[in-house]
Formats: sequence, C-alpha cells, structure tokens
Amino acid sequence: MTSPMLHRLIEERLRTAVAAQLPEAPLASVQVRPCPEPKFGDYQANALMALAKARQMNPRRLAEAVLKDLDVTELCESVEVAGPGFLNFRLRTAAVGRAVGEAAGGAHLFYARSAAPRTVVVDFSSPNVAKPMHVGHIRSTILGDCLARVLRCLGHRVITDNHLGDWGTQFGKLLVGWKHHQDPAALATDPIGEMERLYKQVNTACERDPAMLEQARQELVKLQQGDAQNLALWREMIALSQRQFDTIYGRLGVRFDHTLGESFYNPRLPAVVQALVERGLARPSEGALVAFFETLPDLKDHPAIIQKSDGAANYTTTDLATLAYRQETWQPDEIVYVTDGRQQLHFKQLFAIFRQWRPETRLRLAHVWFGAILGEDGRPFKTRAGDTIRLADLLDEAEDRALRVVSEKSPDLPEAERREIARVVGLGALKYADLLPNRQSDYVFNWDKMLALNGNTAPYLQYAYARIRSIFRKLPDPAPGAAPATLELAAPEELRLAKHLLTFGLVLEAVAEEYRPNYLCNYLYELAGHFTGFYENCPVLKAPEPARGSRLALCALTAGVLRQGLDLLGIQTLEKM
RNA sequence: GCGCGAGUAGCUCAACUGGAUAGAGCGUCGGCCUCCGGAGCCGAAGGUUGUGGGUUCGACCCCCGCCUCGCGUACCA
Repeated sequence: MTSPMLHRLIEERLRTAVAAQLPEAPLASVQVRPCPEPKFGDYQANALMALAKARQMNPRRLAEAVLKDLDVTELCESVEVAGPGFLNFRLRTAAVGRAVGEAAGGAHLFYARSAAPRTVVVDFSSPNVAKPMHVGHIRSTILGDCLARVLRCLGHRVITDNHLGDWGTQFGKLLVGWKHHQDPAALATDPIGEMERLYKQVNTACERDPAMLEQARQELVKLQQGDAQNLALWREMIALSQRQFDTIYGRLGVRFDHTLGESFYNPRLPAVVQALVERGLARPSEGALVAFFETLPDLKDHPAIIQKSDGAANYTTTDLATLAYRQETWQPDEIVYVTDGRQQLHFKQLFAIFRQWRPETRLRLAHVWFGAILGEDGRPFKTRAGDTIRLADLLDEAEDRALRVVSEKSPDLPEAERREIARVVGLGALKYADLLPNRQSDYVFNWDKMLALNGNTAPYLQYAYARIRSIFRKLPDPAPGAAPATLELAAPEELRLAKHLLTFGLVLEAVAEEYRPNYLCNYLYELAGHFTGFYENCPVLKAPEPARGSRLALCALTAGVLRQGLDLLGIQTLEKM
C-alpha cells in the first residue's frame, strides 16, 4: 500500500469506484488534487460533477453512489460529498506520519518515476556563431535546462540538443570582414567582440555600397560550394564561438547531449525539398517553392517558403530536416522547442508541414514559448546606451551585486567564501527570476527584487535551506539515530508541513506536463512558508522525544525537497550563507 | 486587415483538467528580539479580474462583441 504519493492511492481507488458505477466512463479525468482551502479537506475530486453532467445525472447522487463503493478508511479519516458534488478527502494523521516516515527512511522523496517513460528531445538555447550570447538567450537556456532536468528526474529519457545558428547569409559578410578588416590582436583577446565588430562594419558598408554586398555574396557562394579557405575560416569562427558558449554554459551549469547546428543538416536539405514537392506539399510560387495550408484556417493566409527563389533553403526547411533527423535517430515520443513567442507562426507551419509529410507519426510536438524581458521602462531590456546586454556581463553583475549583499550581511566570512556564496546566490537569483513568472508573460527585470532576501526569490529559498542545515550542525551527536518509521505530527504546523511535502511529486508532474517551472517555484516558496510556521512554533532540538526525532526528520525532509527542487531549477544550495 | 498573446491590489506577479471566500512579495500602517540563523516572523488596509453580453450548479479561465498595448504576418532566423 505504500507509495510516494498518497493522492495517487486515493485516486486509484476512486477510479475503481467510479468504474463500478459508470463502466464506460473515461477514468483519466478522475483526478485527486489538493484542496484550495484546508477547511474543505486535504484532497478533492471534482470530476464526478463533469461526469454527471455529461450523463444528465444528479451530481450529488452520483457522488454518494461512488462513495459507497469507495474504501479509503486506512488513508482518510473522512470522505464527504460537498456543495454541488465535490468529493473531499481528509487524510488520517497516522497515514501522513507513515508516508513521511517512509521518506525519512529513504524510501522516496515524495515523487515517483513515471510508469510510462517517454523519450523527449529538448531543443533550447540555440545561440548564433560569431555573436555574443545576450540577454535574449537566457530564458530559452534556463527554461530548457530546467524542463530537461524535471523530465529526467521523472524517469524520462531526455536528449538535449543545442541547435546552433552556425550557417546562413551572415557568413558572407563575416568572411569579407575577416579577410580584409581583421584586427589580430583584438581577435586574440576578445574573439567574439571582434567578430561582432567585423560583421557590423561590413553590414553597414553593404547598405550603401552595392559592390561590397556583391563581394559578401561571392564569399557566401564560395563557402556554400565548399571553398577550402572559406570553410576553414568558418570552422575557426565556430570553434571560437563554441569556447564562449562552453564558458557560459559552464557558469550556468547547463549541458547538452548534442550540439548539432544548422549546418549539420545542409546535406539533407535537397531531399527534404524534393520529398515535399513530390508529395504535393509544396509548389512553385513567385519563383520560390512554397507550402500552402488551404485546409487550415489558422495558416490559410500564411504560406511557408521552403526554398527561396535563389535556390537556397531557409529555416523552415532546415527545421524540417532537423525534425526528420531527430525522429529517425532517436525515435522520440516528444520534441520540445523552447523559443520566444515571436516564433509561434513558424512552429505552427513547421508542425503542420511535418504532420502532412509524415502523417503516420505519433510524435508529440510542443512549442514552449516565452515572453520578453523588459527594462524598468517597459521597453525591451537594454543597456543605458541602448545596446544589447551580453549574457557574460549579466552573470558578472549578478555575482557582483550578490557579493555586495553578502559582504554587507556577513563581513566576517573570508573573501573566498563570500565569493563562492555570491556566485551561487547571484546566479540562483538570476535563474529564479526567469523561472518564477508564467513563461508566457513578459516580465520586468529588477536586480533588487531578484536578490532580495524576502519574498519569492532564490536567496530566500537558499536561506531557508541554510537555516535548516544549521540546525543539524548544532546536534550534539553528529550522526543521529534512524528517523522514526512513523512520525508524530501532533502540532498543526507539523501536520501542515508534512502534508505539503506529500504534494511535491504532483507539482513536478504538472511542471513536466505543462512545461511550466513556475509551479515548482511557487511550491518551494510555499514549502519555505510552511517550514517557517513550523520552525517558529515547534522547537526542534529542545523538544522531548518522540517529538524531537519527528521534527528532525521533518527538517531533514524539508531541506531535502528544497535542495532537490532548487536543483531541478538549476539552482545550487549552500550550507552557510 | 488578419493571426497570436497580454490586460488581475498603488507597483511587480500568481491562481494546478471550469470548482468552493482571486493569492503572494514590494510599498503603506501596526505589532514581535531572555527563544534552534532578525538575511526573520505576525497582523491590517488594499479588487466590479480592461469592458459589454452569453454558456454553466459554478467563469480570471470557455463562447461572441468592443477598448488598449505588444508581437507576428512569402524569400532573416
């Protein structure tokens, strides 16, 4: 009867009872969820109302009938029909104590690995070669990494792939700049800055000098035709850029299983175009090859070009080739693309073409899009001079600001320790600020808010963790005895904390299902709040047994869930701060 | 024009398949230091969820109209 998640046990039994009453009813919708108000109970099921409605039954009568077939007596002290047909479950304290005791014994941490693991490709970050990573890359990188971590934690096979922008028309201009205007000293000290400068210089020149533009085109054509010198220079640009990416990803703790950039798919593009034309999915129009969507209302007026009039493929084609490659290579059940919301139309087109091209596929395709990061003025987040903010500078500033706070609050710590704390706190704050808002809304960037020690911030959660850890440092016996198998949960604050711990897995599943890490942020913040209530009202070290053992176990489990939850957000914890 | 998205407390944001009295932080006001980390805690005030209809036992959420803002809308990605 044991399980990391009590609600799941209740749910299974409820489904059995519903099936007895309504044998034909779909059981997936029958779910048990936490009550919004503790006064109603701990968990509720409201699916019966919908089932009754669809069958023109009296919802309360159905609920009462189901209740007769439902036996959860060892888990719940009461099950009631409430209001128009809610089913409210109130857990037995002993059942909570047992479940939490199992976790304290190391059996689980309130979540379960999926019974049906999927293979999921997560495509995120995707910076461009020869350009600095900037603030525009942070949300994709942080969100994608977090989703990959959560999916992995739940037992899915996750493949992360960084789809670099390493091909395209910009390389014609870059090659012109590299060959004629390069400053070797600058390239040695700041290769990305120098490449950026070269691109801007040539790009500006092209705008007023057709000869320059033509020269860039020639270099691009040579590159595309496999010119040895241009290929070598292009590879060097990629290598220099990759070093920058590695540095940033190293600081962020982000890693990729694969880095297959756009150029990897070049050899596959002609076959994709040919296949689409042969299947009648694309046809000539105004000199280009274009896919039309007459039967899809959303896309009726938005055809997609798959081959430009100059014969070159564009990003729709590259993405189709990428999609096909991933399907053939990894046989995923699901591919998740983490990009900003402006690409919604592109992904609608991409998915629509792919569905027509491979109608037999059961692949789940998800465009996980996010809003913009804005400055205090409500405009896109830029430097005071109006320039794009480099990601490296942003990370530096996060650490600098955190160091100032740490040095002010803990001046006695050695500098090396303060710097390490500042690194963890600063980066954690930055990531958390990105993960906390609903990803689909724009959010306003604010250093002071993200680094605050109160409110829903990473430093607050890290602080909560460190505070718990300090309790264990105060133990006279550094290796306390085993936690009790069943916790005593006499105080209301203990019970509330324990019940909240029980819902960790539910939240992780919601994050994975809807691709929304903010659920996890809010869960952890609530957990810290429940812990505070417990901590203020329930002495731990001075409590007599058996309360002391139970409370120590609650502390250890809260710390464990905080650490695990923050780790899933890509955020580190500290023993002291 | 069309499409997508947003509009929730003074500000920044939440709100878990439609579910019960829409919640936090900041700011404001008022409390709590003999106590395991005060980098803290407790409390109060603050709302016609842009607007007008509709569906429903029940709507921030679904449908229709309107207003405001952002983004996108065939050869950049």
